[in-house]
Amino acid sequence: METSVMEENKNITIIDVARRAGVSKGTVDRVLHNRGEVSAKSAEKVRQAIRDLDYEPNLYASLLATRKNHVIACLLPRSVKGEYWDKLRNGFVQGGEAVSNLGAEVKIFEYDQYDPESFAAVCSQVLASEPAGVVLPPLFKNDTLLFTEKLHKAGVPYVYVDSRLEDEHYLAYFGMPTYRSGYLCAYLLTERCQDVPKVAVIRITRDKTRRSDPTIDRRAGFSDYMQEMFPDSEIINVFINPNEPDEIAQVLDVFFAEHPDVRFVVMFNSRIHLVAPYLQAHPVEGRRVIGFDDLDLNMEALSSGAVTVLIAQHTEAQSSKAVATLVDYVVLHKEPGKRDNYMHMDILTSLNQENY
Amino acid sequence: METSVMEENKNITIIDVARRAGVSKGTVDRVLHNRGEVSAKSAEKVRQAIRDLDYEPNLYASLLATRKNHVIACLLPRSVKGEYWDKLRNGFVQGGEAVSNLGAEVKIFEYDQYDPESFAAVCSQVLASEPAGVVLPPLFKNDTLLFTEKLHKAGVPYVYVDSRLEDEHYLAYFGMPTYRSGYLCAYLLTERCQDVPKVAVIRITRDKTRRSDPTIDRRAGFSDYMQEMFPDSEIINVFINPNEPDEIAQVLDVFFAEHPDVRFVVMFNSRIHLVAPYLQAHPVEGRRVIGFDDLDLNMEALSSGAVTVLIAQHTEAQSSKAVATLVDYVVLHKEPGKRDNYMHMDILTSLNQENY
DNA sequence: CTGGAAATCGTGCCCGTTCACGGAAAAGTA
DNA sequence: TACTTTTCCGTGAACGGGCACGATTTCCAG
Repeated sequence: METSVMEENKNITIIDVARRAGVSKGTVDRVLHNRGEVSAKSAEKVRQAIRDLDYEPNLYASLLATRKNHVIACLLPRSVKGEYWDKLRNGFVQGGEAVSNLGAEVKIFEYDQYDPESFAAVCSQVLASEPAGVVLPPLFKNDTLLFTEKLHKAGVPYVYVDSRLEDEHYLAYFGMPTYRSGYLCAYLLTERCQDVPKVAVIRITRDKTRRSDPTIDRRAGFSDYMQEMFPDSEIINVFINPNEPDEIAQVLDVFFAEHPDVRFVVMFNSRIHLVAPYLQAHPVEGRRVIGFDDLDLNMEALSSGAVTVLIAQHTEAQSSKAVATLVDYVVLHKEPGKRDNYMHMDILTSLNQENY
Repeated sequence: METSVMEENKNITIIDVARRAGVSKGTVDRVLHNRGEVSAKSAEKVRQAIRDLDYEPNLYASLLATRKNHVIACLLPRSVKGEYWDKLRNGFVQGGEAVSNLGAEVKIFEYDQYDPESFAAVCSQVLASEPAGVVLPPLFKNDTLLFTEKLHKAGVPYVYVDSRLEDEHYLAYFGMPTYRSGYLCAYLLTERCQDVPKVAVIRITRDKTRRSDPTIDRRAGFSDYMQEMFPDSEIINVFINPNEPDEIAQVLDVFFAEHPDVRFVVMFNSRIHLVAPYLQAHPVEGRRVIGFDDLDLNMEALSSGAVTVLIAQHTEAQSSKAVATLVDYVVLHKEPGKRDNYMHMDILTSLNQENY
């Protein structure tokens, strides 16, 4: 009828432990935070006493006594408001607020996503600031590995978001299963499609630097699904120069004039909103348009009907969880539940985009 | 390049305030918790000093000093493992764990969902236990109103989950927009449907007590959509006795024999898993089956292909957020951001059900 | 003006940890 | 043995706020 959640209040203090181990609380404290200056013998007695009494330190007392502020450094590319990285940034800030009463603080370090140098510069800044933990999306693979190696040596835990490298020491990862998101995209696009689908893949991208790029996996997932289900389907890439936004309408005009029967449109990055105005201005019965990520502009495109479906992952949740996990680890010494956390892929339509 | 999130560490203690107000910290403490025994004059001086210094009490110190445990009472119907109410219950427990280091504790009170008496009995238990806050789904309207009125008089804040009554004093509400979920369901069911859809609505329900029932709104949303989009559509109710589980197959056999052209199947409560085995055993090309809620059994039905889409709302998130909000309010004195929190409706398919 | 009740307020201990400081014991040196 | 250097460990003062207790002041009747 009535159940209690939470261990009964143990009144076991550090002094009880000390008494049982026949030492003073100072000594107990030293072994608790293994900062040496304790003989092996009494260290063992203390550990035994802790085990015997099932002692766990009082969080408040501890937090009160060490009024140290753990700072969590969050690195990410500078970005325009409303863009993907900006959402991620918001998540960092939110996460920071959520844990602010645990004596943790979030510091955000931004760099130029097209300039590895600026990333490296920021990295040394972060190292110099001696953070309690670091969160970052591994944009530049090599530079990131160099950086995280240093972090590891300095004993600073770090968490990947967005995508993930395969090094050994990261504490956790939060992100989307990119391959599967492409697969899902193809399914949603072609579900109940009667004939052989023709798909336009719109590609607006800067010339690639040597960055890790999640859209590659996504594209692969998409292709694989299409291969499996519609071997005869046609997938046509439409390239648009990002530096010439006016070009968009022209290119699409040309394309759809040539391919009037293309009913399926996708984009694998978060920029579907760039083509939304054109699509809305040129409506086609039965056309399906799918994009990624819950940017504000994308959400608008969704509610306006220009976009049919958005595959999203609660960008903010991703980064705020990363911060929370790190803080839990650093101040509460709580190991993360899972190391690799693949976020759920949300399917957004105009009818369920509210309250997202 | 570098931004700090969080106000700088204010070292202003209660003593600073006391000094500035020309009183002792005891007095400051009294006005802080307005527990009287302070003259109007010095109370005002203290308040002024607090404002001047922008003082806010140190959470840890406070928590350490009062090792009182705020208990949050969570009421809900007893239920089988894996059922809807059990998920809600899990959310309560999770929420309790999440805030356990804020000196809060969750106590769960269960009653018989078909017996208002048992609910009333539990209510008085809760009242007697003098909780710091209460979370409950308002199953029995009248009894709930009676109860919450008493809570309000006793100064105990309460939060609704699942559904909501229109009384004045609830602190917050967390739940699904039921009408819209029915609307969404109809959309997902009939999207890209070429001809006039015929829908089987399967209804397995106990004889109704005077409970508030979210499936009514859901049904309404569904009907409205169908009316709008397919005025000629046919919606056929299929009633099944919940007390005769073996009956399910028979009834469905009869039904589908009579209506071989029905391709659309929905259920508005969380029990779609009950018919999943039958549907899987009798596959039909192009059939679409939609159910509600992320019960484990429903998820299995989804991955097996018996169910096409599940409309869910992260049941656990709903209840754990309710707990978190209440605790924030009670121990941190933080007002809830929004009063009515409609949870996002998640669209689950076999391809995105993982990591949910 | 006085005694006593009531209103108001200050003091001091407590909560459980952290950590600097310095003392005692052990080990090393001459 | 005596003296120095390490190693180890105990002590006690914070940390900031809650609250019991009792002291002081105010108020009012007699």
